[in-house]
Amino acid sequence: MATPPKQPRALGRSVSGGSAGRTQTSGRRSGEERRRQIVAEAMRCFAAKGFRGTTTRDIASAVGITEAAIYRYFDSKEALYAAIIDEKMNAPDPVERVAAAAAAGDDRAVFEGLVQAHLEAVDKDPSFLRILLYTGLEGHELADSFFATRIHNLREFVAAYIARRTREGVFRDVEPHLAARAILGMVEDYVIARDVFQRRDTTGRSAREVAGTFVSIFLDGIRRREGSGDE
Amino acid sequence: MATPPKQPRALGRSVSGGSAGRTQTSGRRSGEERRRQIVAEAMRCFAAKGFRGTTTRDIASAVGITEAAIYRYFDSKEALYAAIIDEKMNAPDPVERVAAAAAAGDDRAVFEGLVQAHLEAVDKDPSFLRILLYTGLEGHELADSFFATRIHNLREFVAAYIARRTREGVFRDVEPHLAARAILGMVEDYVIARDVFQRRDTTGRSAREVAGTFVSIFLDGIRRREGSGDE
DNA sequence: GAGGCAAGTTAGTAAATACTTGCTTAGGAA
DNA sequence: TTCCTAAGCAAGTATTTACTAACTTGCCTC
Repeated sequence: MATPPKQPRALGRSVSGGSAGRTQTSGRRSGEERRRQIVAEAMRCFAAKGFRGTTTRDIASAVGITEAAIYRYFDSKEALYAAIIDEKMNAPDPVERVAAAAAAGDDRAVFEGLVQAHLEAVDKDPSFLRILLYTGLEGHELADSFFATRIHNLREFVAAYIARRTREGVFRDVEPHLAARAILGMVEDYVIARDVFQRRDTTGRSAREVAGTFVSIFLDGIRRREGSGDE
Repeated sequence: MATPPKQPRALGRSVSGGSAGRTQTSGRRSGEERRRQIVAEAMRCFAAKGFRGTTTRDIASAVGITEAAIYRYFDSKEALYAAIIDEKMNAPDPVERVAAAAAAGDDRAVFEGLVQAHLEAVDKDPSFLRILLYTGLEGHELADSFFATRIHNLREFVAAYIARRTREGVFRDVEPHLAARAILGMVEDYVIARDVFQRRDTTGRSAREVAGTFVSIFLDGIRRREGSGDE
């Protein structure tokens, strides 16, 4: 089939000048609004049951329309998935949040900032983690760019910071990538246990408690033994 | 229906020659042997594509038989999955491996033993981790017993050990369950990154290096600051 | 050999599933 | 009002999927 346009269908761009306030709660909606709604519901479905486990009917009925309507906005189920990954890419980068602390060499602020940023991100968007795991397991090609851009960058940032602090004589001589995995792994596994496997021992803890405990263990474990002052 | 057309089966292979040895590489097998073979192949398929993503046809052709033959051994796809989980339950318990070290209060031996046991288990059976994750994501009920019995026990064991060592004045006063998650999370996330997401920075490291680094960070991070002697 | 029977096959079925076709309707602009 | 068109729907199609029914064949024992 020769489908000319890639993502947008024959949408006539109803973004005409007058922004008629379309605040209906049911019935017809403007193209852009409906498109976003479909993406949002599909996100939830894919997070709950994975790409293979989610049917187009699931998504349609979650939105409250028919399957055929979905295909007015997306060429295929794959294309819809791609749109979701695309949207996930726009999440705020945790690295920026701790850039200042990193420049100042404030270890505790750097690592607590990163850990809390991750905990908050998962709290704010519970579907994120599940989609990430499903994507990795199902070997979705679309995911490669996602991993390369965001997650890999984060690990490289942490590894580089650790390497620098080791050079500065503050941290012990550890392999930076392994040490980066250590602290990131603590929090990653914690959220997986909490949000994917719903383990009891992870519920009811504040982000502050979790971040504080993990970072304390990590920093005490990686710092040289001498001043022991908090930098 | 009239007698269906039957082409002479070329299944005989060259096994027919000479000896009536029971060492066929294809063709009929005894029930138990075939059953185990089905479980083994199904394990690989489920690990690769999950329960939902694996078809009975996938499994049958991996074994080299037809779908119908599978149903001679298992009532349903569910039952086959249950048999796999059941088999996974028979893996050696890492807790036993470090029981002696735990009794002696040899912290390093306890944690390095646990970490190495986990790394080795995943090396030995790569499908284990993927099935575990799929099972959690897909919300398989059969998994509950698995988690409850094995993984939960491991975490409780570690938490109890940490609590005891804190009481003995060796470890700092940390929340035992969170601290247990810290060390177990490091290694769990590490193997997920390595075997599920196939990250480059995790390949080519020995179990000894990984265990040594993680345990050093953890133990230095959780021990009290004073004698600094080992034990 | 004869024959029982477990192991296996062929050829289905009904339900799902991704996606299509062609028609209907809402609702703004003229 | 009268059109036009995007938004939506009903009803399909072709394929896949878990599972079944009925038949066949090789192995083992007598």
